[in-house]
Amino acid sequence: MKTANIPTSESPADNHLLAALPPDDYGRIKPHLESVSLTLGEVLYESGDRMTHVFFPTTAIISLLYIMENGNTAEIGIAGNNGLIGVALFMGGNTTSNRAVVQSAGRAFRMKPEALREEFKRGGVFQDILLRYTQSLMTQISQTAVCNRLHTVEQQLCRWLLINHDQLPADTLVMTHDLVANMLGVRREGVTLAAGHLQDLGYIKYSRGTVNILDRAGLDAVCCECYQVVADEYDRLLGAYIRKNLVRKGC
Amino acid sequence: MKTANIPTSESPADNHLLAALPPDDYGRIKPHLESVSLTLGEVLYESGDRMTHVFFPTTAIISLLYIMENGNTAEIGIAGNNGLIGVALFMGGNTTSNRAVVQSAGRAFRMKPEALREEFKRGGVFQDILLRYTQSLMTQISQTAVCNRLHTVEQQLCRWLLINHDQLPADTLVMTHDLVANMLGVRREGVTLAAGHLQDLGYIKYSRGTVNILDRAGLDAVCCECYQVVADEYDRLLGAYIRKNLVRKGC
DNA sequence: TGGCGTCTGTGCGTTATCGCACAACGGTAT
DNA sequence: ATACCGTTGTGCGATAACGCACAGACGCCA
Repeated sequence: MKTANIPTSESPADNHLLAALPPDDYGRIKPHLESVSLTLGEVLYESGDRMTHVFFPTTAIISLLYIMENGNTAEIGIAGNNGLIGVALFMGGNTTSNRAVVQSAGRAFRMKPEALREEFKRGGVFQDILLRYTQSLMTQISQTAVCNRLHTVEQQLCRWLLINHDQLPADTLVMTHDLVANMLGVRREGVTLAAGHLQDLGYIKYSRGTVNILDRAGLDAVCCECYQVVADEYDRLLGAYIRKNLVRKGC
Repeated sequence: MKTANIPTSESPADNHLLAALPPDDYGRIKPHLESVSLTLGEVLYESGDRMTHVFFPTTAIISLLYIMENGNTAEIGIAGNNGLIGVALFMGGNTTSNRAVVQSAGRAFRMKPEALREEFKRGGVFQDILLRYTQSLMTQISQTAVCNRLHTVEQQLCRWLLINHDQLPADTLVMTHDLVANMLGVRREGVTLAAGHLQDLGYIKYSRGTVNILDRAGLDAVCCECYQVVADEYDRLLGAYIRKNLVRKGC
């Protein structure tokens, strides 16, 4: 079980993508990074907005939400310390059709579009990492599509819990059933039912807006394959970069 | 209503992305393009395969399918003459977790990965177009996720028909209910029911593996917003390129 | 300590889709 | 002409999720 381990000071290297950069690239990029604090529910950008920054989360978790015309919402992707928010800034669109909302409060580093694009155009490791991350995000979105079509609410809840747990230092998630329902695009009651079942099984324990993960293996067993597929693809695309760097730093 | 207008000879410019290239880029790329014929059901690459080419369809339509462990399938994206197949080749992964299967027989131009990457690295218009297309593909996949979650089989069928109709020269689609069911990730009977209803409404007419689109406006009315969102986003990202070029060519 | 607002539990009828089974139809081939 | 096979139509019961309504439980604040 993980234990809370909030660092007193924050480094860009707490974000896995930044940590994977070679010293040269890292040194060039670091001056352009600005540390910011993100609060629960904060909207980083709205559907159609011109983005002002790209964000590299360190302790925060950001959800990409799609909002239907009738107000219904569904999460299509998520990024924590293993990713970034704002791919449209280097992909060319400058805006996306999603809302990016802070799903777990914490910190992130942000970078201006001009600096990002300038570095992207160099065509080196930074570009490669950004593009590979984008591809892994596509896998995540694809898997969300498949999961929505073919799996039960309970399985999807497991997947959601596992993904979030991966990016948090401790075993406690701050979330109400209502919030999760909006993420998964299902009814609040459906989440209550599924969460109640997982609690009966002893895998989680929750109360009024906080959830404790008690048994990850249990959640894994209930969960559909979708969680692992996305995790594996991320590792395939970016694992080499990230591991090489950990070795270099002696971890 | 469209009428069949099969060209006797085929040009790379029949693919909108290639047509959008400036003369210089087009001239450099053209020698690397090889015209190929694709038959219904042909698999361009399998999940996990190392891709051998990128494909720019002209008259063919290609589906990106996800195959579950239990054999269930669901379409997560589609590309015809307005797109390409094989984004992983320039995004960095070289493989994807999808199967690409020919969904409507026709022709395409293919290009070897080395030539593609070399041109991509130049960082000019070609790169920009490929990245913008990739972003529009992400929108398409996102919308599939949302649509799977929130809309009825009938609405999704409409969306599927409209998307395919867009990329065909005539009003006739070759497809059985069973095939569509596999694409949408639903039961064959569900498709029969939905298609029967659309036929009762006079919007389509079908029989034993072919569907005629009789009333596009009708389909549009039944369809969810998802179709238009994706179309608009494609236009926003790539419309300027494509229109500028049409003007230049005097269309 | 009491009150209030938020979060969670639960019940009930409705709807969409599923899984299965089988009948009917229509080309194509022999 | 007939047999066959792929395609489509239809009818079940089962299940998952929906929409709504309201009760209970907890935590915070006055």
